Amino acid sequence: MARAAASRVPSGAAPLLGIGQVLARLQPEFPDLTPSKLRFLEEQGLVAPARTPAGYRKFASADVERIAFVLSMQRDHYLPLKVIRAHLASIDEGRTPALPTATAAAPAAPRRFRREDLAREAGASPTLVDEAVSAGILPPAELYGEEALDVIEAIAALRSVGIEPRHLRTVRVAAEREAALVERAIAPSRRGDPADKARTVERARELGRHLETIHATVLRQSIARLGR
Amino acid sequence: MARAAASRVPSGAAPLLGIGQVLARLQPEFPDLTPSKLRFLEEQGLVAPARTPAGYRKFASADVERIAFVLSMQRDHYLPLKVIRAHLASIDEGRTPALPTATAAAPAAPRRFRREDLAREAGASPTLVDEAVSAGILPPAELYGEEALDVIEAIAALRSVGIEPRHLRTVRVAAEREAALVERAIAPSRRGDPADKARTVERARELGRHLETIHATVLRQSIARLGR
DNA sequence: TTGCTCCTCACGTCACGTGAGGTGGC
DNA sequence: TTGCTCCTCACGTCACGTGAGGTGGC
Repeated sequence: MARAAASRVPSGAAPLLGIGQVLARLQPEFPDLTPSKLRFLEEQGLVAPARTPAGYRKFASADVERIAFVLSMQRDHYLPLKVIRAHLASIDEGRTPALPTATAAAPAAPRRFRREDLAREAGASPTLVDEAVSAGILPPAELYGEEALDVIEAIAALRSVGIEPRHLRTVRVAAEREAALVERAIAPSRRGDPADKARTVERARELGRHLETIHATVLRQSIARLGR
Repeated sequence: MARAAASRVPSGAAPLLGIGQVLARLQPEFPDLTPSKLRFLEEQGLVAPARTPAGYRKFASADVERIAFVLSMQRDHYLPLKVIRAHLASIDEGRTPALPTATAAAPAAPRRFRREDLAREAGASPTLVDEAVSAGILPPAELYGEEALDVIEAIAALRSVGIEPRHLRTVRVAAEREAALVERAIAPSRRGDPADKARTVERARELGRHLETIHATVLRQSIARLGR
């Protein structure tokens, strides 16, 4: 079967699309796609549409999917075309190139903060960190990461309008309840070898992101209603 | 008083920074800042640092803030330098140029979805939309926006692992409780003219974002603990 | 005097956009 | 025959990066 489909004339007469039709299909998801960009992607070897005898580009649906893949790699992972091309090439050769290692391009050593650093960077007092810890929003720790800095900045901003750390216990409880939902969902697949486990952890994170989406949307809707 | 500080020698001997020191200060927040980029920003008229007699650039803290502003406009709003420069120029002239109209550069007509479109785009059945509505996660409506699509996709993914829409009531309740916190915080400033009101709405959104930050961080921490 | 920081200037690059001048398909 | 779609090719642009060759400050 290998390389059997060398001549790309689909038996079922799948519709080959002109450049304008490809544009129409992809622009809902990628609004700033242009004909210029499509030609550029071909020139750079990222797609190879068929041509009519007169030279008109004809895109098969596999080409369109390939383009969509390239565009989402650019949009979601900021990968340069060179990297995307290499990735596609190794897929074409039948390999499965692990992850395109999202963001792995720029490692950018993570910063670590002690309690006092955290407070200083956030322009807050160290006791605010303590309050965050006793409200269960931050874990007690020697060193914190960047997320903790975001959290302390957020807490400081909220306090300045009268929302105290202790009022935020409810936020913590809600988030932990959501984590419990995730826990129950992944429970059946928790035994198994390390590779299974890694996959389970990744799945748990993904479920968490979905819950964040829902939570954030409801919150925004509720807040929008306040304005009326 | 106008234009009184023409010669920029600060009385308190504020520290003027060399280009390398500016880099060191800003790189934690903007890791891909380079000397090349700082020179470029000057060349384009976005900052105008002082110079030593020998030509070394000397940045005052106001310059550093200005640079940070430019960089965050690029990062957070994808504004081209031309627009940022115009914005800064009008600030310099004493005007307050409304919003820098985040994202206003690319209007990208928002998509609208009916119940069926929403379901189809998310690869789900229309009854899932109904369930989301009766769980209070989406409001009943004729037309939904992109956020609703994200929500339906999230709900569909969660269902596939056994988390049903009705389990998500708790998410909704939590988000509404957070909205109530915001409501109380902004209550004192809710009377007043339309301009006041617009500012209050913007403040409410900002408080909402802080709560989202805290919620999301706690959730991620809790989920990370599941892996151990 | 030795490093190290900083300088300018010319040129390169990445990801396209623009426009001229022309041809193909129903 | 008339539009409309599509083509190539040359050049422009935006936001920088690179490197050569040189000077300043402790």
